[in-house]
Amino acid sequence: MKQSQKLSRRERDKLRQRQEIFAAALELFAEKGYHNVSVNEIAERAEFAVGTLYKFFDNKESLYKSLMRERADRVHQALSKALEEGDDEIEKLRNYVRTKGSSFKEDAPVVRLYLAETRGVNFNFEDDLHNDIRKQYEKVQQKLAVVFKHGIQKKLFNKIAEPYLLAVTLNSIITGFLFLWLEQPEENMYPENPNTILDILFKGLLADSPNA
Amino acid sequence: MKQSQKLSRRERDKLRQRQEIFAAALELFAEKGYHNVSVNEIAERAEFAVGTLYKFFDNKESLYKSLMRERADRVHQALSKALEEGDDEIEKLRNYVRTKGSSFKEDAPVVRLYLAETRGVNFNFEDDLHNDIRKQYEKVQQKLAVVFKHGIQKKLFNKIAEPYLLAVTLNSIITGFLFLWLEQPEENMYPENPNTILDILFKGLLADSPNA
DNA sequence: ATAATATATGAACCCAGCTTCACCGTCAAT
DNA sequence: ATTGACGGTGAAGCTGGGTTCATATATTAT
Repeated sequence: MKQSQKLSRRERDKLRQRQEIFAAALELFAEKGYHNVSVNEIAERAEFAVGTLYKFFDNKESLYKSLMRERADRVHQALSKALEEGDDEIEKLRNYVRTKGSSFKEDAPVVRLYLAETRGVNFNFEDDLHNDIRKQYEKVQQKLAVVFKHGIQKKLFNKIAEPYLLAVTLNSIITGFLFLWLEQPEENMYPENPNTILDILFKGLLADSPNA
Repeated sequence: MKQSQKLSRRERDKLRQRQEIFAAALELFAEKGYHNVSVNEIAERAEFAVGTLYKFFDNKESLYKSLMRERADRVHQALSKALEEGDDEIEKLRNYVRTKGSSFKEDAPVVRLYLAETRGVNFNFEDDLHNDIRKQYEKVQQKLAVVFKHGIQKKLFNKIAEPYLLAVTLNSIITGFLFLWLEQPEENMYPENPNTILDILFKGLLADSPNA
């Protein structure tokens, strides 16, 4: 084999083509969702004939799966690494937050797909429904933000972040816990006592002995 | 009209049937996702003929939309109300957390659909891909939990919750912020500085003057 | 140059599944 | 009993789109 150095010209070409197909498919999937993208569309965007795609993948589903697996690998790898670097735990957490942010921002299309899988996405219906629900949801979130705002004004709460961001935070935590419960209702129940969740917000994680 | 008291027998029947169709559809959608449920299936589950469904709804999409709108309304209404009740802000937040939990637990199928819309869903492919990704994700989350555990052991962190729950929390917050960014990259950027996010965990929200 | 082989093409095929509609069965009114 | 109206039925039609494969083109070997 002429693999002495690496790959034959043919093989490299094939690999590059594969990547091109992935890129095209990713754009489309991220934009419109798996079911709203046709194989013909992907082929067109990738500048191949449909038949060619089937030289690379058994079928649409397998194309999608390969794509997702490859990308998810990368992200998870980066996250694991981030947690291994840094001297103390605080530094590790900083790394993690930064990495998760940047590795996602780097290519937004993957974000959408990634979140679609781990936390979901709008499989869009030209979206009037979706927008309506979002709007309702947003209204509730605004009200929640007001509660935080008042709490801060009354000096009941410390202003550790903008009220709206606190609202986003609380909703995120609740959603996270609900997911836990959804996946394994027995093991992780959604806490009966709201304080279990609220304490995470209320109490500071950082031991203040070093600070105070 | 004999609406003197309410609805005619006919009308009540129709309404009940409509609800039955909704119930059947909801089960299936929640279980398998919109695209993997056929109208025939819904009809079968609801014990009607397909044709009958089309007496109630223009088409599949409209059935889905009506269903979603109705349910989402309920949830949002309940949440808004929760925020209005309670004397102080702490009480309001408790109400909110409790309501979001219980109104969702009440019927798990809606949860899945609701989260599908606000935060996404697994449109499942008999799920080997999904499971793999979840497993990877879970591994990272475990590593993150270890960081919290060590931090607590070193007394760097207060044990405000179990390490694993802290990991879930941090991931949830990050995801929440990423969503914000995804929706409107200009207005809400994902914080450059990881401390913006971490401070929410690190610093206590509750002003401790009243306690200490 | 020519043959042999590998690769790309896209029109045609085929089917899942949404939708329609001609036909029942039921019940109330006559 | 007969009629009419109305709700329910499900086989058949139709279509979007995933998949195939006979053909065309490019590449390599002789």
